[in-house]
Amino acid sequence: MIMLTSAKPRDERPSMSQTAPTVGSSTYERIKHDIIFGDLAPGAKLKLDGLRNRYAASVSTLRETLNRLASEGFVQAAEQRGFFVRPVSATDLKEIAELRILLECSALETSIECGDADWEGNLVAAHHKLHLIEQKMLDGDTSQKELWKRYDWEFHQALIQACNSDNLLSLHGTIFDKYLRYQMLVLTHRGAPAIDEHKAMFDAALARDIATAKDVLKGHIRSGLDHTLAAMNDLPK
Amino acid sequence: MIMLTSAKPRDERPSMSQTAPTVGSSTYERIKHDIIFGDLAPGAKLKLDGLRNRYAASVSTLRETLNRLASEGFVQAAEQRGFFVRPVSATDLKEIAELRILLECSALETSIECGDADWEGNLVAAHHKLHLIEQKMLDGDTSQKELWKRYDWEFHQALIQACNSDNLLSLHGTIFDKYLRYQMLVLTHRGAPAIDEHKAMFDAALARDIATAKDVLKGHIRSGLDHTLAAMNDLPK
DNA sequence: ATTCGCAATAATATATGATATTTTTTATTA
DNA sequence: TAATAAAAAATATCATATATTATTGCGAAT
Repeated sequence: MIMLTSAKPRDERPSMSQTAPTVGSSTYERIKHDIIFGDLAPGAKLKLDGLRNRYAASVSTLRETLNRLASEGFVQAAEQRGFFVRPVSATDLKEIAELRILLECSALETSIECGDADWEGNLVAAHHKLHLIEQKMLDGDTSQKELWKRYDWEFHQALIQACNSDNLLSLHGTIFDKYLRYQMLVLTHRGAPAIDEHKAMFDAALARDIATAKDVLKGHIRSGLDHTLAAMNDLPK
Repeated sequence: MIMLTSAKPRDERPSMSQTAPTVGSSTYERIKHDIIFGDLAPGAKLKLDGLRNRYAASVSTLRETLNRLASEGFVQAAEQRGFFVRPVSATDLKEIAELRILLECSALETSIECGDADWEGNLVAAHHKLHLIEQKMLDGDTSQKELWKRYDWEFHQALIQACNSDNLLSLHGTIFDKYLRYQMLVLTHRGAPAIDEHKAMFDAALARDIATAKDVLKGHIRSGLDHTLAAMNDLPK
């Protein structure tokens, strides 16, 4: 499984091992992934017994996981009535998009102000990888949607990495994942315009042009929002 | 126990009954309260067995609670090594304060734009109650710190209530609670200036003067931050 | 002597299956 | 059809078993 948003390790020490050490953290990653990528449909009832089979974990362990996801807002918990995948709605998507603008623009500003050589290096690398895969998508190779979205995430992450606020980065990560779920729901690529916007943001950031970078980012998210909203209307059901 | 920040019910239906129905939600409220009000010291190890006695709940239930609180950032979870009360630091406080400014100012703007008669009514009531208790505090009656902070919360909450974004309100609620923990840690009242700022915000909001309201709010939080930072330096340890 | 490494042991966290409550569904009756 | 009662399903909680981490004590090497 390719987990998209680099799962922030629960403790500080960055483990070398790839495998999730505990059943709990493993099921957490898997369920979160399945919600974001639509394998668990919005609004679906999350019956503990069903999950027990699907994820091979005990009820208690699953409840820990679902409580975590409920706190983050990927799951809806109803006292005495169980857990549900967080439903989707146009209103919710709009709120998420506006929040992403608020958080990401703020982080971008500080990050451009404070970014050092390391930051620039990471940014160059991230944009390069994103650009490569975006070209493939343009050519019609749609086989690697998850990898594409991973590079998209890594690029936006690289932009704001130097913002000097772990609290802000953490909040932004969660919001980004929620926004991502909507994008995965409609499964369409915006194509050339989005590519150009990424390039424009990249250039503005390296040129330390905060105003331009923020403007482009804002437009980038708003256009993505409109695109996703339109696609949502065409959705089955 | 007076729980400060009106605990958002896990499901939609607003229950009439005051008592928390499940062991889980009750321990959640209690542990969160104890962290915010410093009864559980920053950095303290949260041993499952110890908590079992203190809160009269089973290990599984406690782990659910701690996982929730870890997601919200009040508890630090270290894989295979247990749970700790989230430590405090000047850096963290500064980040929290800046985030509160970002979120609350944004919500305030929309709220002032969209607020209707209901919103005004709630606001007037909230400010009145806050003002009453602030006067008592000025006179030296320091016996009702929790109630004071509750009214402070309710006032700020009333200001942004009409922002039309549940996602934003939810994020703000968590950040506010984190900010509150630092205030409770130093346990000092800023006095007259804070009272005046509350009044100024109140007036600006009713006059629909967005720019002024945001400016005052920003200053209000920044002054509170400085005040708390200064007091933190004088802390024992 | 002191430090270092390495067992053995104790303490703690993780995970599970079993039980008690509550909600939902089905069946029955007015 | 509506209301109610019994049965089934699902959740919430617990006590216990397993796995991991932390501690202690001992002996060898510096």
